[in-house]
Amino acid sequence: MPDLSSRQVSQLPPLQAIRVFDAVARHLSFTKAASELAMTQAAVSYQIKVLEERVGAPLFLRRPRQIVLTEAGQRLAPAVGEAFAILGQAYAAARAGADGLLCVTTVLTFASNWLAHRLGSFQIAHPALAVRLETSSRLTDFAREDTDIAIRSGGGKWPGLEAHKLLDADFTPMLSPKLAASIGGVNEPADLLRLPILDPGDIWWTEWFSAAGVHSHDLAKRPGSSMGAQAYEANAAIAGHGVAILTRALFKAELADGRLIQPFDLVGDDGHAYWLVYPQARRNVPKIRAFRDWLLAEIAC
Amino acid sequence: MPDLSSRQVSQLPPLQAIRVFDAVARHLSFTKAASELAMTQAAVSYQIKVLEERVGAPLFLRRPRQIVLTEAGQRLAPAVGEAFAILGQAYAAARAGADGLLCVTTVLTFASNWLAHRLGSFQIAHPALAVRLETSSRLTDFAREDTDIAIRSGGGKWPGLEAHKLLDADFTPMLSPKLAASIGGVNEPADLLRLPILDPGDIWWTEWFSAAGVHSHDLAKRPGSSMGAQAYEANAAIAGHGVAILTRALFKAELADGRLIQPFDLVGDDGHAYWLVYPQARRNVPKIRAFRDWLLAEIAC
DNA sequence: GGTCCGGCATAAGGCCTCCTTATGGGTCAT
DNA sequence: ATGACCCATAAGGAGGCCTTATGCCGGACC
Repeated sequence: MPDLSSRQVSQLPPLQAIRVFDAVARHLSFTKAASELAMTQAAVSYQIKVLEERVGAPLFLRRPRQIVLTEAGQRLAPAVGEAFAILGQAYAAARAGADGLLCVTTVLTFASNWLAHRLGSFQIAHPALAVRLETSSRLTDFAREDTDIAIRSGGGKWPGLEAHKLLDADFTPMLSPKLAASIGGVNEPADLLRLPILDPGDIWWTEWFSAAGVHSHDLAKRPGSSMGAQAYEANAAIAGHGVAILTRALFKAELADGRLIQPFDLVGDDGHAYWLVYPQARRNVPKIRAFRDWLLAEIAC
Repeated sequence: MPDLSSRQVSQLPPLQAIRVFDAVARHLSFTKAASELAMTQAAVSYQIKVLEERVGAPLFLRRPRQIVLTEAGQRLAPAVGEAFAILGQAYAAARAGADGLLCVTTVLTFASNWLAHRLGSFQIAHPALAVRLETSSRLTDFAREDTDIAIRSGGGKWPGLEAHKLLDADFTPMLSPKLAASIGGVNEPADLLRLPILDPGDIWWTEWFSAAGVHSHDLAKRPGSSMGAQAYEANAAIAGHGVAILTRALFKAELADGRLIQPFDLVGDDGHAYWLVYPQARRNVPKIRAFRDWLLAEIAC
């Protein structure tokens, strides 16, 4: 078993010299190698000299019309060629592979209520790109997780990250028509308090009731569970289990087909929004660019 | 069939960065890799950053206690490891191979009359060194021929070459005792002219006869062939075909056992000698050093 | 046989890569 | 809560490496 922990790398000669040697060995010409490597013949001559000194033996015989490999050169050339072939292939594969898989980490609600429906059109537009969608409630740290793009809610300012606003995280109560009918319709904000409030501890409720001019001191005392994601609360609301406070943009479909109703025009907005974010340094990576452009265009529709 | 004449080498990232990546991937630690590569942790960090920018994707995830490879890194690491393994092996082999084979080009006479007898003791002293002995009458050009060391005769001054004098190329007539007896013994230089002269055109004859005070104008007119090497002429002389003018040091054995006799003490010397030569730049190459030291020691005996 | 041409070697000089030192931030363990 | 470990970053400097310019050598072509 080879000792992987301490390869004798330090004994390798300058790698640039080896790269030059590879080109010269293939062309059997300093001048042609120089042109392939886009440098001068003098530089090639210099590098070969350096390598020959490190190897301790001439690698080429300088004949009038052309050069030929010495025995030492013949031993070295094939292996060097193979090593560079592997290297080039691996590098290309790494680039291509990195280009071919896009990892998106997103908050659950956005994924299920917005992205899921539309992702198909992105796949069609970019058939070479595979998308791995991951949901996480934590703020993704690009230095610690293998993620290209994240969608998160917040204020839009994160150091080192580029952020594009997708939609405002406004909020307004929603419920099923059936539940509303059960108390003869919801006509004014205070009516809501007669119904079960889903996640009553949510700060959004406090803000909305306060904006509506309704006292809601007792909200905090109510039993209830924070499900931590609008998607869950929305499902509960659709099932008629209570009133949820939700972002309109994410439930357009449910509002349109009547599974949910929005009883009041009053909409709260604490300045938060959903953002598309990625490391500033990677703003020009093709796959990131492609996803960003597509998503912003879709949002604009 | 791959296009060997123009590999896309230019697209490879800086090779130094790849070498660093290899070390980091094996250790999964910037600090440990730095210590293996004998550089600072900051330098490793820098090189990885460079490589990540070139690949277009992070290669490592920076976790609190350790780092781990990203998907892109996992794709790249094994191939890079393999490439460096090949490279290191080939380089070592080239060095070892170059160290293990010593190519000596020598004038024929020295090889057959001096070196051949003694080479065995060199092999015994250096069992790891294979010797390839080549004979050539031309002056070997180290830039054009795959030769480590040459033995040649001359004045001892060649630009760029280190030269050690082995023995003086003196010259004196020699012949078989039988041939001498055939004319009743060779008592004075002029007696030689009554015998066939091997290679009468040789300048050495002219010089020796002139030093001996004997006219030899007719020598040039004599038929005879220049065999071009003392070894051949010596064989002819031993066979009794004529008188040869030879270098004493090369025929000690023949003189000792009576196959040849040296009728006169008079020895010519035109300042030429046999020299051991090799490129100055390679004077410290182990195998060259070994051969030089051995040969000079043998000569001194 | 003289001159041109192709190809490699060498010298001098400058840029730019890459490494070092120094410092900071973040996490885990004591 | 503090120390230890590890990686990131900034600033600065040395040297590797490339370029331009020139020389040398051998072959080819009149």
